[in-house]
Order: sequence, then C-alpha cells, then structure tokens
Amino acid sequence: MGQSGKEKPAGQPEETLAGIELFKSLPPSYLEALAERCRWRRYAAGSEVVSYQDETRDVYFVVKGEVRVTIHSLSGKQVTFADYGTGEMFGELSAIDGQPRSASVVAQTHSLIASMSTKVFWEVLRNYPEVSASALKHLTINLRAATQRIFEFSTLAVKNRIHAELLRLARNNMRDDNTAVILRPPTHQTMARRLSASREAVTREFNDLHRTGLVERQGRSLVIHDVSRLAAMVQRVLGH
Amino acid sequence: MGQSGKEKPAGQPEETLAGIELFKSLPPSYLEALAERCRWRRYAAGSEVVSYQDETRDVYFVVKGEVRVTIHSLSGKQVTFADYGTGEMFGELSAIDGQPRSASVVAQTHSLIASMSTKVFWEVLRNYPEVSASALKHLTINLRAATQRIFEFSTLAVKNRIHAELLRLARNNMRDDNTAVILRPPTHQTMARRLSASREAVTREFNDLHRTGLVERQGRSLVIHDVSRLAAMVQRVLGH
DNA sequence: TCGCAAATGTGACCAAGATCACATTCATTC
DNA sequence: GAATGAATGTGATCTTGGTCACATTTGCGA
Repeated sequence: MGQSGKEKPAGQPEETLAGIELFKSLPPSYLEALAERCRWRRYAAGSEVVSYQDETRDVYFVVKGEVRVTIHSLSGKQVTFADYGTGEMFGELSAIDGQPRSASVVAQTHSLIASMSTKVFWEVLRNYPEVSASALKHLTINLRAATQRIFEFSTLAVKNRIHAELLRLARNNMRDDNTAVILRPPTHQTMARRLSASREAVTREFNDLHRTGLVERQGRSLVIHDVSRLAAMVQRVLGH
Repeated sequence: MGQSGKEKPAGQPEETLAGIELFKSLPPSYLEALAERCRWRRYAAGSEVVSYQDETRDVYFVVKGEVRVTIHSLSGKQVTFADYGTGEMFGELSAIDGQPRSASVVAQTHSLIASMSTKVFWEVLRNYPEVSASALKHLTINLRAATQRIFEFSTLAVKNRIHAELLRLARNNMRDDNTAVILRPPTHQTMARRLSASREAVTREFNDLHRTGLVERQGRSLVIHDVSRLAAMVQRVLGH
C-alpha cells in the first residue's frame, strides 16, 4: 500500500478520475468528460465531507488522500466503519436508495475529492454495465466486511477481536512468508474504535502479545514476527 | 405482512419468478424463459439451503416460504443476520464476488426456492439495467441494516437494543396511529440471536416493558400500546 | 535539545449482562 | 383433556471488560 507521489504545483493539477477503481473500465475520453461534470474540492485533514443524516445524495471519489467513515453516539463514543483511500468511492448508499447519510465522513489527510450528482451517477451505471458490476462488487465487499464484524462482535471476546484485526493488518502488510511490517500502525485508540473496545483493552492485549514475542514495535512501525501463529490463534476461536 | 393464498394442488404448481422483487421490471415472457433455466427445489422446514463457506456460487430466490440467514460459532452460539420471505433473493454475494458463502441459510418453513447459476445471473444483470439497479438497492438496504446494527451493538446497552428491535417490529405491524399488533412475534430466543443478547435478558426486559404497560401479550400475539413512547425511548439513546 | 502534546502503560474498581439452574406456563398433538 | 415439549420467568453467581485516575514514554516542532 505504498503511497508515493510528489506534489505538483500546477495550476489545475491532477483533477482526473483515471485512478478511480469504479471507472477502470471506462475509456479515457469519457472519463475526462465525466470529470468535468464533477465538483472538485480539497479538504483539510479533519474536515467533514459528509455529515450523518444530512440530505445530500451525491457520490464521492477519493482522488487523493484518505477519509474515515464514522458515527458518534450521543454519549460521545465514536464508532469507525471504514477508511477509504485513493481510488475509492463513498457516499453511494444515499445515491442508490435516496435515504439520508448513514454515517459521517471526515478527511484524515489533506484530500482531493470529486463529487458527482445522483443523476450523473445513475447515468453512468445505466450506460456502462461494467461500472454497474464494479459497484455491485464494491457493495458486496463492504457487506461481507460488515457481516464478519457483526459475527466477531457477537461471538468473540475483546482479545480475540484484537487478534483478528491484527491479522487483517498483517495480511495487508506481509514482508515475507511469515512476517508482517506495518509502517504506520493505527493508534490503540483508532483500533479500539474499529473494534468497539476500550483503548486500555487494546494496550493491554498488545503488551501481552509483545511478551509472548509475537509482535514488536520498531520505531514507529509494528512488526508481527509469526503471522501463521497469529492466524492459528484466530482460527481456533473463529473455526474457519 | 399478511400471507394469504391457498395451496393449489396442481401438478406443476407455481414455479414462476413473477413474484420476485429483483425481476419486477422484466417482461413475463422473459421471466418464463428464465424460470426454465433455474433449478427448482422444495425444502422442508429446518433443512439447510446454503452452508457456511461452501463453494457453490448460485443465487437463490424465495418463491414461497421463509429462510433465515445465520452463522453459528464454534462455541455453539448462533448469530442471525436476516430473514428472507417470498419474493426475496439471497446468496448473491458469492455470485458477485466469487468468494465462499458468508453464512448459512436454513428454511424456516416449507419453502419453494429457485436457484440460478452465476452465469445466468450475470447475463440478466448485464442485459437489464433495471435489474442491476434493483440489485444495487437490495445490497444497499442490507448494508445499511448491517451498519445500523454495528452501531447499535457498539453504543447501546442490551435493553436499548431490545427497544430498538421492538420498534422495528412495531413499525412493520401498525394497527393504527399509535398501536402495533405483532401476530406471530418471534420467540425471545430468536430475538436474542438477532440482538446478540441472552434469552433471559430479552425475557426480563419484556417483562419490565409489560409492567410499565407498554406491551402486552394477547394470546399468541403481541400488542404495543404506545409506539410513539417507544420511539421516544429509542430516540433518546440513539439521538436521531 | 528542550518542551509539550499525544500516545501508551497500569492498577483498582465496578457494573452490565452472561451463565446456570430450576420453576412455571403455554400450546399442540394424540 | 391429558400429556409433553417448547417457551417463558426468575434468582444467584461470576466474569469480562469498561471506566477512572494517574504515571510514563514518545515523537515532533520550535
């Protein structure tokens, strides 16, 4: 997941939909036309792109940067659903079913985001079955993730959920066969919000895992020394 | 959602896709052709239609009856995700992304179910944008429900989740402005599995609600006397 | 390299709710 | 209408993990 690239200080810089996963089947010429029908906007880190239950229905594309999808409860607790990075789409639920926003979206880094009206979005879906197929896959992946999360909530103790999450992180950051290196690991607080656990619980379990030699902090990165052992631990409780 | 209709003892009875929500935009002639490309099968109550993690990729349509989507954990606990009744589709995730089944599906009543190969399914999606749109909506609704559920798990106490679930039940079974009658209410055990709570917790909370006069059992049906009060209780903790 | 804010570490306490173990009531079938 | 299995009701424990309250460490910016 390397994020390379230098800032180009050009006047109208990289306002292109070429990197958007959903549209990868579209011809460049059409992509350009589409880009002109989008609204383009930059968001500072920490600024809100979409707010929970608002009445807009646009679809958004992360052209550059990263956003986080969360809901915060009345009591102030914050639940994180997903992070979307360069090339990904969000906000499509409201465009598809016409209902208010199911969550808020906040830019995590300075981000360049294109938004498209429901009308244009449906026009593309209708005219390009490949895009439709891609949208179906996107929703499917999200739904599977949500299902898995509900299952883990319902059946696993906090420590086991932490293992499962750590395993997912590891699998996306393998260095070799059995070792993973996570360059900028999420903070304990961030993981806790994903897992619906307390920050302290995450800290404690990380330390336990450190004591057994499974994980280690090296500077700002996190090394998982024995991914298959971690996988076995998860497998034992999940039973896959 | 009243389920009327008498059994027709005809030889080749009601093997038609006419009632399937996903296909409501298709012309009857094509529907007939499609029906012939499906595999038709009846399932007894309690029999498994799809099993967790198996390698089939077909899509299923409930032509008559009702099925329940669940996963059971190693420790024997059972988590229910959804119920699908007449006209609804399930099993589409594996057809769309090619991955193994994310859950098991068991017939709750004697059911007539049509299944369609991935190939045919995609053929329909590709050729009929209306069907594609309908599939997108179906996934969207499911994803919203899952998101909501994760949020409730993460932020609400068991009793509040029970209130929220009861409110959903009520809203689908309104008798008049402020009263709901649920004819065949789910058992406490069933609700508990949906909410990931214990059966006893559901029983206790129902009794508390009964004492305050909010709900009442009348024979086999459940009456909710003051839906707006229930709504207010939910609103207070959810903050919508 | 100093200083400060964010992140992490850790003990003590507490409460929600799961689990266990039965009693009781219901509703369906013979 | 008696029987019987399923559903419901209820108290007594016990455990997980949240919360609180700090101490300590880290990383980064001036």
